[in-house]
Amino acid sequence: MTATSSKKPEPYHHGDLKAAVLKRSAEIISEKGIEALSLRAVARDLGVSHGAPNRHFKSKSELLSALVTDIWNKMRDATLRSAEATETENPYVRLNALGRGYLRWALENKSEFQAMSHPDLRLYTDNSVKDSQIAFNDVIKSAVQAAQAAGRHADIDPVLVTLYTTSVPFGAAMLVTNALMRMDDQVMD
Amino acid sequence: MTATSSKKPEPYHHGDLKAAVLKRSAEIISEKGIEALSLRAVARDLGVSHGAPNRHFKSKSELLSALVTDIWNKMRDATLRSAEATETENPYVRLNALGRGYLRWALENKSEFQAMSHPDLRLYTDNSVKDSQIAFNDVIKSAVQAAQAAGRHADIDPVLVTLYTTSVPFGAAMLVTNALMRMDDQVMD
DNA sequence: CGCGCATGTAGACACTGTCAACACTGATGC
DNA sequence: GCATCAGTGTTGACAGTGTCTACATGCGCG
Repeated sequence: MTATSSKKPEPYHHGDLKAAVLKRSAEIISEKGIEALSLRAVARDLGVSHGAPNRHFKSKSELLSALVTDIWNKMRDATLRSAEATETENPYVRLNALGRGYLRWALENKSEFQAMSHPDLRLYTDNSVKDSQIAFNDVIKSAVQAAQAAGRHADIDPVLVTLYTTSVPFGAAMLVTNALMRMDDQVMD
Repeated sequence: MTATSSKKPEPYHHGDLKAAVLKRSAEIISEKGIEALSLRAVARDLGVSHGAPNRHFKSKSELLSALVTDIWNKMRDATLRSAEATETENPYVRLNALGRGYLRWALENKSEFQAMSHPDLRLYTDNSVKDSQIAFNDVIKSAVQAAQAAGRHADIDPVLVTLYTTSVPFGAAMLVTNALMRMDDQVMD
């Protein structure tokens, strides 16, 4: 494992640096928060030169984009799973489970959840983040429409109902993770 | 006004640099977003040396803190004003107006709204941000409690109802400003 | 086998936040 | 009136960052 091993003379090519960068970056976000992520630090951690990650990510924003896309997808999966776990077709129950699953995931992955709204994401215009966001939204939307078909707010624009429905757990998650992370910081003092 | 004027030989002391830094920073956030804010750029804009702002703000996070505190206060004022504008004591109407005022302010001040959740805020632990956040929350809470006294969700924990009530406009504002700012970026291309 | 291209390295650049040493200024106390 | 001194602004330095370019390496395809 160590760099001093004679059997492993630190091969010139890493093998799968792109995946390694993504993995280490995700760890850093999870452990120290998005504000502690730096390309050079990741390179150091991986025992690779500071320029190496640039071969795989043209800019830091592109790396951020990839990470956040992945986070959206994970969140979608977790949310969907909690709907499946109800083992019912009842749209009200499923919709409720979606919201609870969403909120639970956010609370269990505070740093990742906060990373999703990092300002630097606006510096890199790529559709991957938007697409994963849309894919997530589609999950909510179809659950909302199922509930509408069963009579809930049946006469209101589905887009509006979806926005409203998403806002509740999203806003709650934002407010609560913010408060919790501030508390954690104070405990550190 | 210009530096070449013979009457104003660029006085050594600025006069009220602290206020000027806050003002210019707020402008930058509003115009280019929080991600474009840098201490040195602000100093340049004000025609002052790069170290000068440090006399008034020990760190960038402290400046950020001051700015965000101000934003929370402005948002509280705007929210309160829209409740007053209803000119009624009906708690339901007032609560509804609060939510609408909140959302409207966020949509009219997208950059400021987004700045409130900047990750670097966690690097500087000061109570000013938290206090202004609590002051804001108190406005919502008292409106919620008035509505509870009138019968709405009377039997539920006020803290929970307040959280839920705040989450709706907050989440909607987050989701919508995010989407709108992404669209704006694309228009720029 | 040899070549080309993807990948990694090394150095440079401009920029950032932060700090310490110095300069200027206005107010205070004598 | 004058020295002092704290407050404010300047200058230069430092470490750290993202990004670019020129160069090194080695894998895979012809």
